Amino acid sequence: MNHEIGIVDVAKAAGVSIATVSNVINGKGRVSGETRRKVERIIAELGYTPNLPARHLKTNRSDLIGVVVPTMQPGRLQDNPFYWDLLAGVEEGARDGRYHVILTGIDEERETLAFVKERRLDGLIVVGAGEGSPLVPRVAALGVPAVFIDSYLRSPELNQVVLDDRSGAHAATAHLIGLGHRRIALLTGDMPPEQLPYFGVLYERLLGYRDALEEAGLPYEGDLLLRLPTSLEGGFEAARHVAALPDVTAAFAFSDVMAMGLVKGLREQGKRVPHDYSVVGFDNLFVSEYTAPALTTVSQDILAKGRVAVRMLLGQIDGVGDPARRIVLPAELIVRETTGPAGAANARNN
Amino acid sequence: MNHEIGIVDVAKAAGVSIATVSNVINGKGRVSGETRRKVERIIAELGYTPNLPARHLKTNRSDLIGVVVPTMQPGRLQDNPFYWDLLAGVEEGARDGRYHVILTGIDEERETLAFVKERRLDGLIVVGAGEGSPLVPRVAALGVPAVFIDSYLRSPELNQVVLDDRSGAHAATAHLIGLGHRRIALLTGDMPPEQLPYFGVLYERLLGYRDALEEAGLPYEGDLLLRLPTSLEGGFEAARHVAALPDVTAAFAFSDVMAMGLVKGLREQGKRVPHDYSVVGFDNLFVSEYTAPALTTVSQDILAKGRVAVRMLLGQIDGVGDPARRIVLPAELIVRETTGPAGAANARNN
DNA sequence: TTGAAAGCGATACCAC
DNA sequence: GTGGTATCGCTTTCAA
Repeated sequence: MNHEIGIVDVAKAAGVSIATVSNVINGKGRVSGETRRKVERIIAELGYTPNLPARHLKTNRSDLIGVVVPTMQPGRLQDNPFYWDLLAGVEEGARDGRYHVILTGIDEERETLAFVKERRLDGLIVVGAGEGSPLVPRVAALGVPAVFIDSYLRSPELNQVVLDDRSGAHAATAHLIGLGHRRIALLTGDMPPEQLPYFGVLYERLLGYRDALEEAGLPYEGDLLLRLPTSLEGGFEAARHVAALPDVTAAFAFSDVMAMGLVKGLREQGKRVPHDYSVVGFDNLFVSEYTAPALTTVSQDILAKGRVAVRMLLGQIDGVGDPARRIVLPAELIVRETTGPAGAANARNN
Repeated sequence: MNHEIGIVDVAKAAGVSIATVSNVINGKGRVSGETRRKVERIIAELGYTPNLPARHLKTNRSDLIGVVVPTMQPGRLQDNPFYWDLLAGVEEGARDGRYHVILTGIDEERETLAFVKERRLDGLIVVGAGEGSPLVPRVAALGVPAVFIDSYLRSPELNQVVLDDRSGAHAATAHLIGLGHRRIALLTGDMPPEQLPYFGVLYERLLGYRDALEEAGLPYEGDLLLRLPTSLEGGFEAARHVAALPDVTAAFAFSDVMAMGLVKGLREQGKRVPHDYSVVGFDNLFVSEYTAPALTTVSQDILAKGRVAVRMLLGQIDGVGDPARRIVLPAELIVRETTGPAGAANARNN
């Protein structure tokens, strides 16, 4: 029956009151150097570790931040290799701030987020909830510090971390145009086009694409938008459609997984990349450099996204009112091997 | 100053004692159906949510399970796309059991795991700590339910979930031998060979490789082991060495990332896959099917690994003493396009 | 600079 | 079946 040693045991052993021990632990109040040292020694000797639930009951905090990722099939965390890096960035930053990270996949529609209040979470990082998501008002209603990643929410009150998707897409498109491509298919994912505005990330990329077209005096043609799932399979499937589109010599996919599927699909159709078709992706997944041919893509530093988001969140928790409510991270075009001049292929495709 | 509504408020509103409310909430004690309904109604009306830290203080639990992933550089979660699926499986299972998942990257050497006691974690899932890891005794010393994933620890006391690595490697090697390959290079990662036994996963795979060799009456040659980092770059780098090894016509990499790097490196050397060299990977990453050529590899269901691990852990937490201390998941060889007959190339390589 | 004591919001024992 | 109350381990006034 050797009970866990608590603050009282430390106090007893040190011959001081528990209040003093508490002060030492928290570095608060006035404690003489001598008392402090003695208490610290006893703590080390006894191997005392604080009981956090008790502390949290008293302080009404939890030293916990939640990372919320919407699930696809109810119950299944979204299937995106991308998120691991994000999480790694968050976790790293949280740990530096003596916080821990709690990960939850939630059903965007149904979830009430009750656990946030129940567990007294100190803050929330919400990944990929668009403007239309019911999650957004619910999170706001909680009154808990929160940061949204990749959300493009209109409310200026909300803290957000996003990528400069528009510039990234612009660069990608301009690159293709510069190579002589005139009709560029777009793989946006399987969002209905009219809902695109609610998924800011995709919409911004669409805008970037249009920007570049416009700059070059090229028309924006709605029928170049291919609506297929954001997955390897979706991209693969898209190849058929791309090949059927007259005069199209290039495609821009809003994710690397789609781009990779597309390249594979195109090859399966007897088309060569980049000879017959140029392909650009988005994300710069760790594998994108190692596909054959290596994928030209728009790079984003996902780890940094996670780091920035926690930093922002912790700032808000500690009441350091950060005026910058929305942080935009840079996107960079990385030209590799899936893009080339439109020349040769053009002649044949026409 | 509208304070959070607590159990007392519910009790007051329902005209019962807090003890009764507590009983209703926890489904314990004897409560009449009528009282129960009334209390439940009041709870719903008031929107009462329990204060978990308080409950946890009292119960000395936390409804939290920790997932521990050793980091490479101290502070950085290991860089493996693989882990997201694992985590997704764990999270899903935990949620079903009303638990939450807390994720921590730790420095294997230094970390004391103090947070486990401090937060009163109910259980721990430790990923990839080998037999030699200081983590293992530390976790055992905590006296907290724990499950080790991919660890191959000798102690029969410890709960483990592993893949049938040996069979998987055997199948891969036998496949190559069946195709006529006689000298098969091995990309094990950058572990010193003498330490391999301490990293069970790799060691088991090595054993599987030897099994297959032996069955075929082929010699095991130590100089076919290439020691390079488990990464795309490592695999790429390995290509030079593989190409320099006389009579080698195939390589087996202990991870898909290495295999992918290797294929790329080989091609860069002017070698064709599978014409000049056959390559087999391990893991069946989601991209492996979409590389060109598609990677022949040993497949494991990582999501299932996570699911199985939590199930095992929760069983242990709830005291349902599961007799199976070690669960072995099946591995399956998936033959795709990076492997082919040794014939033609053999002639030239000699 | 230190200590006594009042909670924080639950759970659970024991009496009724 | 129901209710009073001690208790969990800590933080935090307020006095000394």
